[in-house]
Amino acid sequence: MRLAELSERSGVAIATIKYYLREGLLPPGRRVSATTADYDEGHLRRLRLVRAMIQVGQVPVANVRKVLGHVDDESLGRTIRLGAALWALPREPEPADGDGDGGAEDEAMAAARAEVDSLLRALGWSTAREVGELSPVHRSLVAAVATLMRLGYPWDAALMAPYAQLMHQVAVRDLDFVETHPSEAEQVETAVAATILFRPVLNALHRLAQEEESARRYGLE
Amino acid sequence: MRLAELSERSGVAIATIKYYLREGLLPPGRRVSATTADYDEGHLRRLRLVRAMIQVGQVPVANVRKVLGHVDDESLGRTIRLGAALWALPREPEPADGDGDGGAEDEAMAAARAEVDSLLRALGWSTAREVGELSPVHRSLVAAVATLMRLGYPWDAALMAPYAQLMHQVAVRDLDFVETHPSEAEQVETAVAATILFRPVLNALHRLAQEEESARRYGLE
DNA sequence: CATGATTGGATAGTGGCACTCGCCAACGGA
DNA sequence: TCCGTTGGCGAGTGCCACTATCCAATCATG
Repeated sequence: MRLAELSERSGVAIATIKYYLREGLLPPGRRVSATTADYDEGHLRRLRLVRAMIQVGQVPVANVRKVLGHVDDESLGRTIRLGAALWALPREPEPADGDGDGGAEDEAMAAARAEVDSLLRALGWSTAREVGELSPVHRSLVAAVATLMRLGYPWDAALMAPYAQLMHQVAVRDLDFVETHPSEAEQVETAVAATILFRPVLNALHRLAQEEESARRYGLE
Repeated sequence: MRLAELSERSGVAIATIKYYLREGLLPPGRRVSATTADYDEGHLRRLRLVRAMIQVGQVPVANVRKVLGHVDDESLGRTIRLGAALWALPREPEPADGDGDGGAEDEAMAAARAEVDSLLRALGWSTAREVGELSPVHRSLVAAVATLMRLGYPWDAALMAPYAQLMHQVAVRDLDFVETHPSEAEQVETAVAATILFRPVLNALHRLAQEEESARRYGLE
């Protein structure tokens, strides 16, 4: 398959594919001659994954490169490899607020950290801490809770726990789905794709459920 | 409170506040003189809401303006007002893919629409259809499912239903939380803030739960 | 063999958008 | 009185995914 066909079948413009090749998001094709390279189904799959991350997941190009690096690293165990790949996903917005409340920043962060720790302890979840407590997911959770607190919403471990348990049920289903794929490489790729692609579905379902429940409670007054 | 103080207490740069005033995201202060205006706690709350939408929710400025228009529209019933506000939130990425698969685009969309309809019927949810089937949430759900299908993931109503039910449980808790606020205006504002701000928390909990479950199943091999 | 189209590669430019800078005339407190 | 500050406004900045253009080498065809 040549570049033009890859572009057609993926629906991605040639110039964009060239850009991805340059940025290392797509491995170069097998060189047939000085001016021709050959691409296969693997390239197509990879290209779709990249598009999913960038378009749907809004993952910055630099992070996509990191994620793919982990996906392709066969020297790692499944959990680690999967964790490493997802590790690199977040497009963290920005930690510091600058000239704002000054010390209040650290205050909210500290309180949030305490609540999150308390939550994890209550649930018996260990992951984040054992891996070094610096998991991006863990940190983004703390940051999100801190934001809530700064805006004056009381959001403690007791309130979070039921949400966490519900999300755990969701996670169980996620992994069940991933396990339907045979090879480990495919599982890792599926996990990344699913993490990216399920989120809009979940979010939409969430909002739809809110609308439904709101209509149930208040009608359409 | 003058501009400088509003800036200090909110942590938002003066130039940015001026920008929000210009864009109509923040109502003008009470004019004290030709060169001085007075801002109150309401401005501070509104400013925080705007920041939450833009920074955390990544809602484009134009949509923020629309949302606030609905939040401030006291002529609407609660459900409608809330729905209208949330209605304007999404930062829809882009519907069409352009030169891609051509007709396959509509094919995936049609299949996705069918699955979503089937799901809603199975659950007995009515909201989206009664309001006119054009709810942005409904459409974004269809779009998200279509994307999954295009990438080759089998994602039908049967698979979605349990997720939807879990998200409904989440929604019940959300509304319980919103109801702890007394006034309707505050409820609407809280609902918007919650919709924006809870998402990162939920997402982080989801990912954390995935890590936890993954570690439980596969250890740290 | 001639010749026009296509390829991979490289460089510079585009567009959108949330800000941010700099300037202005009009205050307002010491 | 007078200098620092205010609100307002137009133009500029930075970021970043993408795209337009050009180029020489090569392939496909008559």
